Amino acid sequence: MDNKDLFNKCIALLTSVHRVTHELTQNAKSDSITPVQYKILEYITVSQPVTPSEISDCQNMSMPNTSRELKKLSEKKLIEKLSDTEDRRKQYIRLSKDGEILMKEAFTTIESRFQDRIQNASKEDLQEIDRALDILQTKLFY
Amino acid sequence: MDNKDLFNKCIALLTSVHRVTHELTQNAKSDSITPVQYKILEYITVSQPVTPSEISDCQNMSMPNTSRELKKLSEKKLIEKLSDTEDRRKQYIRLSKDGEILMKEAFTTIESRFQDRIQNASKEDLQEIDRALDILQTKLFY
DNA sequence: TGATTTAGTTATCAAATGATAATTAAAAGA
DNA sequence: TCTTTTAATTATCATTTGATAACTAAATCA
Repeated sequence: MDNKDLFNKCIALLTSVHRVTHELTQNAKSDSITPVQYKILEYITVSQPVTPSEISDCQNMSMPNTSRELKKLSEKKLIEKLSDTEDRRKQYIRLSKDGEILMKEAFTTIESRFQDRIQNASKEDLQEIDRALDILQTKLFY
Repeated sequence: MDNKDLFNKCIALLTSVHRVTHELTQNAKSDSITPVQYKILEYITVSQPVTPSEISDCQNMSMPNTSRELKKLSEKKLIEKLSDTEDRRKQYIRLSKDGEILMKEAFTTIESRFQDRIQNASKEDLQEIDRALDILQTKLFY
C-alpha cells in the first residue's frame, strides 16, 4: 500500500460520503429555503453566534452574496441579527425560534435515516465505526 | 457511546469531509467547465463507459439537463459519444483525448494537495488511516 | 402488426448562484 | 483631524442550474 493507493481509496471514500450525504439530506430541508440558504443555516446552527464575515469565509461566498442570502433568511424570520455593542460595524447572527424549529426538524429526519443505515451493524461494528471516525477526523480531515 | 453520539460524530466528519474536499479541489478544475460539468467528467472518469441514463441517476439530474450538459461537454471536445450496436437507443460516453488530459491535470493537482496533507503522518498513522477508510467504506458509506 | 415502453433530445422558462462596482458607516491609524 | 481600513449593504448583471412539456427513434410487448 503506497500513498498513491491511499489517495485512490480516499477519493473513493469522498465520493461515497457525498453520495450518502445526499441520501441523508435529500428532502430533509424545508422547501422554503434554497440549498445555499440551508448550508448557511447549518453553519449557523453549529457555530452560532457568527458574523457575516465568518459565514462568507467558511462558506466560500462573497460578502455581497452572503449579505443577500442573510437578508432573505431574515425576511423569512429564520435568523436574527444583533449588532455588536463594542464594534458597531459587526453583527452577530443566530437562529430565530422558527429557525431552530426548522433545523431541528431537518436534523430529526437526517438522524432517523442515519439510524436506519446503521441498524444492522453489530455492537462490534459500531465500535469500529466510532474508532474509524475518530482516526479520520484527527489524522486526515483535520 | 450511544447511537446519538455516533450520529453527531458522523455529522462532524461529513462536515470535515466537505471542507477538505473543497480545499483539495478548489481551482483544480479548468475554468472552461462549470462545477456540474466537472462532476459529470469526474463520474465518467471513474466509471467509463457510462450511459446518459446512468449519469442522470447517479448525479441526481434530470435526463433533459444531463443531455444538455453532455452536449456542451461534447462541443468542448471533452467527451465522445458512441452508440450501442445492439440497442441503438443507447449511448456510451467516454472521455476524449482532451478530456483525459483535463482530468489528469485536475487529479494531479488534487493528489499533490492530498500528499501534502498526509506528509507528516507516520507509517503507523497511514496504516490506521487505511484501515479506517476500509471500515467506513464498507460499514457506513456503502 | 399496433401499442407501449425506453433512451435520449430539444426548447423554454424560472430560479439560484456568482461576480462586480459603488456605497455607507464605523473603527483604527497617522 | 484626516486618511485608510474594515464590515456590511445595495444594485445590477451574466451564468448556471433545475424543472417541465413536447418530441424522435428504437425496442419490446401483446
